[in-house]
Amino acid sequence: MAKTNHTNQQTNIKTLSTIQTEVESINRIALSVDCVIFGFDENKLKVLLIRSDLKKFQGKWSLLGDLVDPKEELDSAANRILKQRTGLDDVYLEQVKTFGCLDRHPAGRVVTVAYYSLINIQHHKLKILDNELHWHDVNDITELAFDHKQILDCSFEQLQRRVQEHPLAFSLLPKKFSLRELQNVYEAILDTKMDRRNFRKKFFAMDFLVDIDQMEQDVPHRPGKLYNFNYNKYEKKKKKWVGIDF
Amino acid sequence: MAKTNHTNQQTNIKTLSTIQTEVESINRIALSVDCVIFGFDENKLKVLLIRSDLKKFQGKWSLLGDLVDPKEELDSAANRILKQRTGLDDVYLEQVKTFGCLDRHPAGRVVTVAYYSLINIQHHKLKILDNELHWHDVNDITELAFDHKQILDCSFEQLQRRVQEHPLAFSLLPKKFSLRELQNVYEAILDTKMDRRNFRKKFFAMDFLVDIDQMEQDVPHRPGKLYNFNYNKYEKKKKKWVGIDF
DNA sequence: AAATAATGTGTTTAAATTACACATTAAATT
DNA sequence: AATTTAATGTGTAATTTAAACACATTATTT
Repeated sequence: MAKTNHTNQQTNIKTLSTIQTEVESINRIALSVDCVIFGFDENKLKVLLIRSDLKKFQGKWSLLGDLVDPKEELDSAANRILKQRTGLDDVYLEQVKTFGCLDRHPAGRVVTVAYYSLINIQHHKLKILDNELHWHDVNDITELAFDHKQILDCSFEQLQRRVQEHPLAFSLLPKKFSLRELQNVYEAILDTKMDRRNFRKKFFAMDFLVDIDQMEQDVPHRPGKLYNFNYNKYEKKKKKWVGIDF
Repeated sequence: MAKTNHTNQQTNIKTLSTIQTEVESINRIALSVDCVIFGFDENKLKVLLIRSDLKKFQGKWSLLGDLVDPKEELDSAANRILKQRTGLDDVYLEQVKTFGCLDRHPAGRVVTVAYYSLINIQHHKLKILDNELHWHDVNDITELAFDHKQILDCSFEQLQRRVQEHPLAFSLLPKKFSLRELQNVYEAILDTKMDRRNFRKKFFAMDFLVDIDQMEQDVPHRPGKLYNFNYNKYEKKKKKWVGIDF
């Protein structure tokens, strides 16, 4: 049974049969966690999906999830899933909502707590552990297994709201990024075009980007300056912006 | 065991011993729902609490909650609790977050889905079913049983965010209300003072308040006009305001 | 009849957001 | 090496939105 053991990446991934054992034909509720793992690549917002192992949903894609162990915190379960599937620790994670429809899982009553997470695909690229995993354009997804389309929609909407009030975009980018890349993240998430001058003005005014005195490499045009996000500077200043910008 | 039977208001309220039966000494997770029931009275935001029946929390107040039946939807469980405790149907309800700390319940692993609801205390006043229930000023609460203070804080913060983007305030008021009462609701929830002229200008511009051509009664001063909230007018116009006002 | 305590109403000022154009740079092409 | 290309980098004016502000009116109370 899965504990909060994050050291072994491939063990402890539950299968359908495990779930059926936990909930089969009984007056009981099983609890799971599902992770909506967002990434950013090719100027598109992506989500990491796996092929469903249920015959009912054969060929369909689904979110990454697992049952919660009775001795495991909810956040720990979400972190465990991320570690198992992407190899990444210290990922931005946020609980979205709990989904509990009676018929949402064919194996019985499984209530699931949805999380979304933001990861840097470049950082993750070399660590794909499972070739049934693939990144999909969020906007291209029309159908998923279980109620996972509903969970994805809800998570995406929450991301769209939150990204306008919290510095989440940086979690989708490498540590060093150009202002153009940053703007691309916002444009992809919010599905808008922004004015470059106003965008730069706004972020420089917030004063938590630090110019690291390096330029982009290997771009087929004039390279832009690279910046870091300074979380400490953000923390010190954010009170002023509550309800305003960030 | 409690079903989604809303007809009998006083039956089916689970006790600690029931909870212990469901989770005792076993490798299992129990699921509950806790309701943060907000009301508005004497120009203060209130929350409905009950005295805890656990000796560990003797004398402490707690939220209204119950275990979720395996055949019951989460929303239905929340509605059932509201019906049982207040006699009210058709109450504004919103899921807040799920709390699952390992040690949050002395009887074992109980994961709880928190909801908040908004009710009109005047409408509810004559229906108090349980004299262990009391309305408390939200701002006066320092400690609650279990992790209920944390749940209350989280729900209150969500209410503060949501009330600025959705027409929730009306759920706390009678069907007929004056603009002063409406402003008082916003001032209580957001803990601010607002300019009366700007407030009125804003709401009239949104054009979903209907003047019902009646005046306040029994007020010790010049009576104000009474209005209804027209949800249909709101629905038709809200697209324009997404990200602006409501 | 006078005093009280609230309602009801527009305009002016400040702040925030939006719109907008051209010189510069490095890479790619000829 | 010179030219073309495709992006970066920068400031100001116009518009929109939010904030500040005062006095006449009405019903109740004294």
